[in-house]
Amino acid sequence: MEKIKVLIADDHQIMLDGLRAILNKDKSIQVVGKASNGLEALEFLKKEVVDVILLDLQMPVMDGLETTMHIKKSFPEVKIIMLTTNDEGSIITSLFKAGATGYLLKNASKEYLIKGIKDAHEGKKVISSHLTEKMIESLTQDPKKGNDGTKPIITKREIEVIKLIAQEYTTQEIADQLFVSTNTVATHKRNLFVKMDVKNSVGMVKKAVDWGLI
Amino acid sequence: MEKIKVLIADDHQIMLDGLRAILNKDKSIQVVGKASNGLEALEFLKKEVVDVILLDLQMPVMDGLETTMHIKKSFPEVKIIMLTTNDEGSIITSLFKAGATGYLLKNASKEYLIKGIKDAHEGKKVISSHLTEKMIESLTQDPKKGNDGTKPIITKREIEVIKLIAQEYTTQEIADQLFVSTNTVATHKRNLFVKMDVKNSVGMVKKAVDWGLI
DNA sequence: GAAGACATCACACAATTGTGTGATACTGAT
DNA sequence: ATCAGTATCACACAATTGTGTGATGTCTTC
Repeated sequence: MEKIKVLIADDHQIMLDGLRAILNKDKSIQVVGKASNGLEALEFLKKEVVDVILLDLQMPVMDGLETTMHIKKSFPEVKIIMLTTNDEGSIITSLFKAGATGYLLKNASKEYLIKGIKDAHEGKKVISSHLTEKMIESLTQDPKKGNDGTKPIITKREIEVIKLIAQEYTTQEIADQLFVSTNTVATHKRNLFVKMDVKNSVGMVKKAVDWGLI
Repeated sequence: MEKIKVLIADDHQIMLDGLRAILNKDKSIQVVGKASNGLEALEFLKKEVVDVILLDLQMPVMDGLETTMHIKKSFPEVKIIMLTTNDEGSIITSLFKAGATGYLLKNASKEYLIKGIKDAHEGKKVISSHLTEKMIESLTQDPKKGNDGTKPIITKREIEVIKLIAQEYTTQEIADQLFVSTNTVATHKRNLFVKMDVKNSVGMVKKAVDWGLI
């Protein structure tokens, strides 16, 4: 029988080593490569055939969501399982829309993970049981609230603003650094509050961290 | 030769499985148990002999710092290696003061981890090379700034306040929920800003998350 | 029983944030 | 060529946050 070729992408070396050690024990799975961010994963796909990719949601350089979109564009046949510590319900829908096949929490068991890889390889959708509930919750939310459970598109400029806010800069200081007026920064913040469905900067920064934006 | 008895404590099942798989490959190391939080780790120590404990810093129920203090009190001979994704320099000093033997980032390699366990068992201090720099930095900081690199003591009441701020409540709303005046809440915030060496609520919440406080 | 940490509150004021409303200009996609 | 999205800015005003200063009662701990 042909083994399932798996690529692992995670920015933590120990996680990479650990996952490889777990998966290599299963006869039907073969770990063919490792990557420490989304960009490396894409590079690897250009050179070698992969069936399933395990992708960490929180990664520097290119995060899980962005990587998923790129992979699905260039390699639509590859199955993607997102691995995360984050149980933010609101991002799940975005991931599946982007083309992810599965979404597993890192506190899943190794058996569940292996089963997930096999299921994904057969084309089945995979999701942590803890998350099913959250997902349904986010789908059945009041649509008037503007939160349809989808992670909104945050522009590059907006990310710049969020990062500076997270570094405790005031609106004035941010305006100076970006060479724009305070009104502009205030407008960016205002737009972000609506997009991200938060009430203030604290909530915004917290959610941005949860989403792996900064 | 007697094997080094290792206990692993991490709230992520996959991390536990992965670490066990990595460590079991080394002939001189034996994983004798697993725990998914600090409390479980302590319970385990009461029943079995352990040489080295790998402790995740971020855990629910009882975090790494608190667990370290408890372990050192009851089982001073056990070596503790802290594992973390967090490279906040300011917490390292606290950990060593509490009695930790090592502090490794999760993006260390498996070789480094195994060497770390062996070194710790021999009584050597272990630290990620990435962190040495940060630690020295935090030690040589201007003491006038009130930041001596030690994580300050945050009281229960203050934690309550931080949690509510992180949930986007205003000072008024927090005061109502805690049945105190807004002045009191303002004072708590003011004290926290100084203790945690931050400029505003955004910085405070971010650092609280980094420190595993909330 | 004095010292120190904790939690509570007051009052005033400056600084900053957040909101409402409207406008201009550029860009890329249909 | 039009439209949607992005980025920019203005002005005004309300709300909230942050700061300076000082005070009181309680509870450990030494």
